Amino acid sequence: MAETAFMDKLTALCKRRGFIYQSSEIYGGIGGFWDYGPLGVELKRNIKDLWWRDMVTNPPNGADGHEVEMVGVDCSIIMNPKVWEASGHATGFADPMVDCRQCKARFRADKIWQLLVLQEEATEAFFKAREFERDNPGSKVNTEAGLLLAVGAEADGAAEVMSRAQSLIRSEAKKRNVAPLKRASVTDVKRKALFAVAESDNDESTGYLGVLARPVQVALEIQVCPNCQSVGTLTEPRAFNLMFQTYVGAVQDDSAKAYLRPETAQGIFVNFKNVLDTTRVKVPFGIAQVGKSFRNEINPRNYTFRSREFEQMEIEFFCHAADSMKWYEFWRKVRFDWYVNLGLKSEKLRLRDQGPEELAHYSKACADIEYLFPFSDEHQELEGVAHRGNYDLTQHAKHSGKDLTYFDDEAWERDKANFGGDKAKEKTAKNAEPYRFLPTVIEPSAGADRATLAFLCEAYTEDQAPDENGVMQTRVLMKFHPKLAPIKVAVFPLVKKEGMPDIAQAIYRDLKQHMTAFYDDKGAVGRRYRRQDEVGTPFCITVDGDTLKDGTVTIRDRDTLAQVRIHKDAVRDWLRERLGR
RNA sequence: GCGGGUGUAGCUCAGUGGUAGAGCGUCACGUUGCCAACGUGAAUGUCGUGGGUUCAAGUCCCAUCACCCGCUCCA
Repeated sequence: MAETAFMDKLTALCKRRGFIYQSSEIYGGIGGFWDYGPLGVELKRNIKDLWWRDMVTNPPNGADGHEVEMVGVDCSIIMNPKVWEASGHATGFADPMVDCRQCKARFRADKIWQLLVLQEEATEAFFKAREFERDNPGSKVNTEAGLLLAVGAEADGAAEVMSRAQSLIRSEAKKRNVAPLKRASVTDVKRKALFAVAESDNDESTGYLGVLARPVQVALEIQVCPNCQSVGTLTEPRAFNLMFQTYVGAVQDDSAKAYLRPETAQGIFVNFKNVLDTTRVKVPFGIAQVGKSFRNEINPRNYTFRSREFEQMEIEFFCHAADSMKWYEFWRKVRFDWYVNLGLKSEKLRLRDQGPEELAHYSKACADIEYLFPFSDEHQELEGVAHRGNYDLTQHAKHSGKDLTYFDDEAWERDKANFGGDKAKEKTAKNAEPYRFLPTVIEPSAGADRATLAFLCEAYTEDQAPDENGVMQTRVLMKFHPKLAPIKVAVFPLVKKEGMPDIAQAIYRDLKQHMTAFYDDKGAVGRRYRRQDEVGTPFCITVDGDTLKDGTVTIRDRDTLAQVRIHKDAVRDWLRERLGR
């Protein structure tokens, strides 16, 4: 793919200029973890800071035309493990899962075995094997011979099931135009399957995963979806939890097990009541959080795009169900525009509404903000804006036993006269909609590292610029939006004499109090410009002979190479105007 | 997770079983008069890691780790 060369050049630049390093590099690295270098940390922090400023400190006016009320939290990464039971992360994905590509059904891999066409027979054989063990004390049915012996008695019934499975597989394979199964006969498969079941039951040394792995493997070899009966459409099982496990306290037993959070959102939900009780916010309002999350990705890849440790920028926006679609539309647009305004070109950036089949059962709508990265032919998710209903608060209310409902004082004060002073009626009405309710949540959840990578990809540019002889040369530059640029301004003396360095340094010392600034007096000025181009510094200020006479300096634009000349005392305001601060 | 590929200086890469290399970059000094390739000089490597074969391994073999590509996957 031609774009591989692009990523190679970008990753080389990121390393060379200190944007991104591989984690633990001198020890050979570690898969799925990355470090930000001196320039990378500035870039990423600019992204996070701007997000916070634009979404929390000073968000745009809301769907109702009023100012949007936003507050922040910063929650611990390790939480009570019950949080993950409530959220579904611990239970839903602790088991190996298998998906059908055809009908999108998902099965627990250990259950799929029971659902398959050979179900009855296998179960039967399994119990036969158990009986055999019981009737023959001291023996273990953990050999193929022993199992076949156990199955032997049921040979007649087995033949029927087998031929049914065989013909089903053949016809499905033909219908879907997929390659027929490679094995000689289903008998073989069946034998292996039965063996695997017995073995997994007897062998505890392989543990939970080992026990499941074999029957699952066999089930996959048979390749019939229990739901839609398609052949060859099942994925391999994802046979482990994506949660990072750890232990709290020095004793590492099961009671001390805990997890590094796989998302920052749950910290917000868990603190929903705290924020309500302590900050005078009123629905609708949002809680924001920026922080690290951890997922044991099966296959981290594509540079920093899918890392095992990553940073999220999440908002949970709480509103009344009746207004929720308005707010959903609001955030969907606000978040998309945010990327555009910071320089992601709209032809590579896409706002994609998820189809009904993609939505979680509790979700009314979800839109992904996706970017066409150079390493992929398809758009990849930067951020998801999800309408989550009141699922999360419901779950936490249920699991914690705490009341997480919201009471709308204003609406009640407005309406309570309608109940004519009937205390019983009032009491009933107060504790129901629309006065007391579990807020609906709109969740814009962005990946800080993914955004950083997208801005890096977008910024990388090669163009032609003249050298000192007027010959065009390839120039590499990072066209960061000035607000994102790691270094805002570089200050140079044109040459290192006649007092130019002193003036330049004075300018530099003034500027660095207000923005990231860089001073350089080494080598030809053209070379210094190019060095700044490569790290995306939008403006370079040069002190020259005229400065000595009239106090003016040149400001050179990274993208156009154009220069303007202004008085050195006006430089700071000139820059701040263009940096939006 | 499977298959294929790569791993040598900060970056890009040469390197036939026999002394560790180039270009760019970096640093120092000189030069400098607005867009990288002027001069002189300098630093830089357990050749990804660990074993093995060999008199001798960057080179051959095995294992392992990381990255890239394809499939797979991505709440």
